[in-house]
Amino acid sequence: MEYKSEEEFLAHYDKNAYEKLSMTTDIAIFSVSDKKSNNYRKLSEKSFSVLLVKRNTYPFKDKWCVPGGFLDINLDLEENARKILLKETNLKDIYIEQLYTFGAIDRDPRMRVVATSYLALIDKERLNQQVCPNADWFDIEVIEQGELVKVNLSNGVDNLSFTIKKTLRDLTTDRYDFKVIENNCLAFDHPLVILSGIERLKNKIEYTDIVFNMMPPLFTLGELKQVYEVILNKKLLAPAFRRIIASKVEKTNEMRIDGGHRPSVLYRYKKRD
Amino acid sequence: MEYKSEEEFLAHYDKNAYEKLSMTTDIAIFSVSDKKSNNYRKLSEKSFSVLLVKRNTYPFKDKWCVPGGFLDINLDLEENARKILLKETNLKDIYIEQLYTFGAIDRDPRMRVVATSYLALIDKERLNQQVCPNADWFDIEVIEQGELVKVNLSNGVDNLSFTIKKTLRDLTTDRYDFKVIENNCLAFDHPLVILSGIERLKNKIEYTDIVFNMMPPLFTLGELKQVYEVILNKKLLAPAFRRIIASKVEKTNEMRIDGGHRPSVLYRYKKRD
DNA sequence: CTAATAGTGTCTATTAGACAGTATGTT
DNA sequence: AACATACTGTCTAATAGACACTATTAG
Repeated sequence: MEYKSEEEFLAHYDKNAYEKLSMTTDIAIFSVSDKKSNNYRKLSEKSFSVLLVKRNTYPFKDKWCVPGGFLDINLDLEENARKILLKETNLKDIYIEQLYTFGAIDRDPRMRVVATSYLALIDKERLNQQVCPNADWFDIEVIEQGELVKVNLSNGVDNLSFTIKKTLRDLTTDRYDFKVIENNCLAFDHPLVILSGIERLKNKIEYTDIVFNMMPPLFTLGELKQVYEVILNKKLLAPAFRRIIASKVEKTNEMRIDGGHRPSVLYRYKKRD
Repeated sequence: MEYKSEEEFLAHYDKNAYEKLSMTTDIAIFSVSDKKSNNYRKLSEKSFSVLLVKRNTYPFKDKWCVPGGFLDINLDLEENARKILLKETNLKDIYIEQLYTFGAIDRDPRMRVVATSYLALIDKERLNQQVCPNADWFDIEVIEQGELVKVNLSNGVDNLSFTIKKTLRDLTTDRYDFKVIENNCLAFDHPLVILSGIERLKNKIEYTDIVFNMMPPLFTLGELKQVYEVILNKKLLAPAFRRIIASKVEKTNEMRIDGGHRPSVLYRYKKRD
């Protein structure tokens, strides 16, 4: 059939010419927490955590997953992700960026579902309300052994863990294929979403100011260094760290006194020019 | 209704509980071309080009677009992109990476369509067959004027151009919102796909070996420098360039003699250890 | 010889890593 | 005093930018 105009074509278009599918938006939300110290001199250690929700319906009933939900056909992808975030965390206006779209044909046992995942960051201290009752923060521990990456997640009660095999996709770039080798307790392909988020954050912390989305308004350079260390999963040297970070922060007049040692100056994020 | 098991739940699941939608995979394929020189001494200049297809059906009949097509519900996203690429370029086993998923609600006039875009790179000289008759390579010229980016595309006959306004999304990272200000001749939101591809390539050329996916097996350092210059859209200093590239390439015994000047050594890509 | 590109050497300024050393609080 | 963290200074090695200089070819 020949159409004379775009309008005529659209009026006759068969919207079911191709088989349709469902989409979801899933959000890996990260934050940092304090592990209380028992030594009055020692600083509380930082840990890096992800928000998980316990599923109370099939499929994957009683497993944990990152917050997510089906795409409302009248919402933009990111709007949909923000709506879900608001529902799960009572928080809006937080940092969010698109991470990756997962489209393996069997990633959902119900039917074909493509998931666009997002990375979100918050400063947990700014959370005025508690997260939903079926949601909880899990501390993250990443252990790399050659090609295998083991991730342990703990909220103090449940201990989840998964292992992913990373194989180099091509020799010209830094891309990897992820394959879930072992996974207890996490629904869908969410180990992939979480690890992708961790790696994105690890990369971006080196060349952007993304870390300040997880920091409270005032912080010490020691705290900031701890956050870098826990995300990069390695120790940094203090003088080098202070040099590198110097252009991104500015001193305030306030100090933090927190134990048997010299007080530290509180800094705030200095936006770039 | 309460289910006793995952199997029972799945057997009763209503696959149309949420309104479904269509997806496409769209591919921005880049390569480099030679612009023939008329001076026997001068080297041929390189240009950076993108493969476009002229649409012969509604919607956007007679407009150009990047190769793309609806997602086959039985194919993985990337497999679908590769299938389309094979159809449009007769080429397989080329470099491809996921770029971004565009999900604005009105991006397709027919209905709600979410598009996952891919970046692909080829060495045009290795193209054994011609691309499809309704496809053609367009040289890219990018002009940045403050917040505005103007892109001119030319295949020697058609001159397409679009302008995009880039506004910083947040102060902590390097992310921008893209808004199409002016667009003649390009279908859908493909100006966004093309500019996203250009920017991804521009970033990755600096810290990966991605450029070698566009190079022939043997090349001179002058040619390689030209490719960097045309993608980064700025001139580089030869000694610094040679120093930086030295670890990525290795000399061969062959030389290129191409005009009234000293012959140059041919190099090949040296894979990283 | 000339024009054009290929390729090397070197000076300088900046930056990253390592680590020594000083400062200041609580118990 | 002892300890823990805050903060500064400095040496060195590696790197990036700028540019002068030499090499080699066709016409």
